[in-house]
Amino acid sequence: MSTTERYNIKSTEEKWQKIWAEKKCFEVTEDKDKEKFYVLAMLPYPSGRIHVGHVRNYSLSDVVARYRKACGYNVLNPMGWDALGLPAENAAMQNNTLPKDWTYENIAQMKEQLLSMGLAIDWSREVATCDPDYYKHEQKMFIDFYKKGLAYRKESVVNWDPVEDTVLANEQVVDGKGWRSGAPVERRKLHQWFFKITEYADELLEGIKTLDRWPDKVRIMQENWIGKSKGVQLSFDIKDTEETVDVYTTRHDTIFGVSFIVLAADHPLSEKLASDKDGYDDFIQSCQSTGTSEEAIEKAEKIGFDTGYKAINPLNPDVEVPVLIANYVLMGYGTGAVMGVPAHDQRDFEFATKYNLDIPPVILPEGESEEFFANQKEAYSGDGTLINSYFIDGMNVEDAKKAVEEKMIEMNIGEVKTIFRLRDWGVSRQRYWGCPVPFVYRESDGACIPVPEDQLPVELPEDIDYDAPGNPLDRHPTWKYTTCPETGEPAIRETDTCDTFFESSWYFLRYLDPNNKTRGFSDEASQYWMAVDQYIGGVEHAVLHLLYSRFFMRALRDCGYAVPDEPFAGLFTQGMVTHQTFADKDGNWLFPNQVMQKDGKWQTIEGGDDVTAGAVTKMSKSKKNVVDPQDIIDTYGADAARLFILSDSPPDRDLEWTDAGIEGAWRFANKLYRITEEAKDNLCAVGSKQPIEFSEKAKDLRSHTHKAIKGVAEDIEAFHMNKAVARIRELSNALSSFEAKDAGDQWALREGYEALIKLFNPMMPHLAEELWQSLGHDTLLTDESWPSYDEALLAAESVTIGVQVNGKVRATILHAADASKEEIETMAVNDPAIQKAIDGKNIKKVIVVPGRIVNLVVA
RNA sequence: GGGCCUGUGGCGGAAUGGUAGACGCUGCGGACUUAAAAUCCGUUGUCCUUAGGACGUGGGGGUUCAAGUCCCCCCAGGCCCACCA
Repeated sequence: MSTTERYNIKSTEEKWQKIWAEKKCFEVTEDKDKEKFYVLAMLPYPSGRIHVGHVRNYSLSDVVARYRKACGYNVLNPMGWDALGLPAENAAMQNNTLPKDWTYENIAQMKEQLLSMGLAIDWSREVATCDPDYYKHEQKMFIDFYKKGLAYRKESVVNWDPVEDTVLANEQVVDGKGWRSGAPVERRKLHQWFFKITEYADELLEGIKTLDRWPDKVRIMQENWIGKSKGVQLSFDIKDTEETVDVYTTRHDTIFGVSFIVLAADHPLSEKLASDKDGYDDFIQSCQSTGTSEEAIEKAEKIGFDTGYKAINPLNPDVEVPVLIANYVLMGYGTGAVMGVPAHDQRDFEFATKYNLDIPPVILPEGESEEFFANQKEAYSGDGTLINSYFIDGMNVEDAKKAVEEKMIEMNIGEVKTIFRLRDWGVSRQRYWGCPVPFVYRESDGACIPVPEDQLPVELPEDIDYDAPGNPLDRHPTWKYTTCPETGEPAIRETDTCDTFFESSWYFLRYLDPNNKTRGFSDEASQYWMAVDQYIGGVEHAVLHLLYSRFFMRALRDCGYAVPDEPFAGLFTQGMVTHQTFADKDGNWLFPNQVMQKDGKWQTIEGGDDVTAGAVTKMSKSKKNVVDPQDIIDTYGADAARLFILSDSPPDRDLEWTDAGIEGAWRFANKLYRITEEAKDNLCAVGSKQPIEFSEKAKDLRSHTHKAIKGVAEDIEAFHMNKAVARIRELSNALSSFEAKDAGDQWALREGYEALIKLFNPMMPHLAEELWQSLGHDTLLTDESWPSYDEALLAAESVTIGVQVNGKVRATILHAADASKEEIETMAVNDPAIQKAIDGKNIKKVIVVPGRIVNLVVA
């Protein structure tokens, strides 16, 4: 084929993008007569260039958007920019620019790239979170939360990232290191703003049950993160003092197995009881120095320090047990003190063994005698019968718990308590490029006063310098000096900015009403569009972003906003995009476009040096195993890039990017163009009226077509895009090998091609639009509806099934679709191959499932 | 340590309990071409010399006329959480 006949990607894709934009094809308004469908892709951070992960994400959301639009929904598919955050500041420091300028330049670049993908996005609703008109509204929400008691300020020990000079949320500390910088986190005491997410712990947990269109793994991760546990809190008196210590346990059945009490190193009582003891300071220091790296946690030796005091078992005052301080008890969970039951808790067991503490058993596993504990090597944490436990002897674990609870309440020494692992969300960040926390502190009395609504937004100053470490807002010469809105006295602005998860917790609401100057969104828009019907993004946000957003809806609701409890009715988490890694002989990473394969061996393109092809891993800049989607789009076109990324792997699994894969997709795009052009004489000869008679093969083709229509829709709805693509390929194979002989054939062929084009439109919209036009239509395919299928045409007139003898397939037979069981059985038994397989033996049983299988049981 | 997920050809992956390997990539053979590219046709799970068989979905048991699919026990890999009392 000459090049002039080949599908011209670039001009065609640009042409249709322009037409879609001019005709505002994807701009939507609240249309009460139409059912809405809100498709949302996680908004990108404007790093400067899109990466393949973005392409995957937005290809998926685009398929959903275009499919739902074709199905008649009023589809909202917006896009915006998660534009606040640290990288802009780092870039500003390095390049001596302003974070704002850097960010907006990146947005412009990335928008151009996204436009070249041909996405069905309503760009009129574009939002950038760094726009004061955006963060103005969240400052209002912050104040609403404050007035409702959902935002508060307290001095607390924080996770301090020494590299980024900022506070990190617990969720942002991974293995004791900052999630982004990787630096070991330090502990500092600061005044911090918090959101009371714990207020909603139970509701957030319960809400998970309603999220039936979320992946199970995300729901489980959220459940674990919230970490509800039921237990009791009870008090131990400390002998010879006025002090008592509260412990929390879920195993109160083992109360008579307590042989010591352990306090966290930073428990207030630890200092009170032991600070005057020799070695205390050293001990505390060694507690704080361990437990940062992953390895340290793995191997962390349990270390303890004896306070010398004794605690009295509240249910058995005759028993006194030592009170120790140990590094394995966490101040942040429960009460920061635990009762040591070494016989039945592995951590306590290790600790007791090391420090020679008693290990009294109180639960006997079923079928064992007390001999079981004679040479105990590890704690027994299973069920069994209570022993050595006074009034609960002989009970099982569950009954014993109940009995202890009752007794405890009766004696007024404890209470049944449910606790959560979840902590309040610390939102303060000591950074410049974030949403300013809208409060001032009056100098005269330090009163914390919200900035009045008519003075919002509190805007970031633009004349900042990065010459010193720390927060540029804090050392700005004028910005923070203001007056108290109530008294007019001198006041200091809060110089903390918000965690950037704040912006992403509600951006999907801003899309609904982006031009609303007075509120972040109107109740009417929210009531029409919310909740998001299909949210799509990476699984790395399974806990943080998704949990914060869920919290936000409830907090907003309680502040009088009209929002649903659950923001995202449907969630899909896509897999990562991976690529093979390459390294030269010195172990330096090489980009894929620096290497080539020759005679089965990898070598550098320049120089032909040996290259080691390594593992296939997530694309990352540090390993250089990245491809630039823009190069791909420029070379092969957006349609081919989109098709490849949708076709090779199930979307929830990892996808390996390969050159062969993208070339295959590109070939298929060209093939679709070519076969349509080649069939055009037949396609354009068709009249508007459906012929009465069809040849057998035309009927067969129509069956193919209608099956494909049904199947592709089902696959798209189930996010099986790879299967949808396979069906489209099958249909195209059937069409391209079809020879039209009469008018009926031509009609069936045209029906097939039109369906084909509509079916691949969600994946390859430019090509689809081009071919639609080339078939003589003067409408936009984008405005066309999804083809419908005829149930009667789905079933072929005859069907080939396997015939088994004793479960092994020995032959296949072709039977009419409406054949009776008896007819099928006769056919099967009389088949020569079956006769041979039966070999004269008796047929004991015959199973006939028409359209499926025949199985003859012989002996 | 806990939780979740995944194991199917050379590769990515298909299979409401019913002909395992759809669809594609790669490879091989052929057509077209002076040649190449592109394209098209055929072929491609393994083994047995073929007709035709045997084997085959990580391993071992079980249920069933029939198991990749359901049940039990192992093994391997991945992800998440993790001294959470």
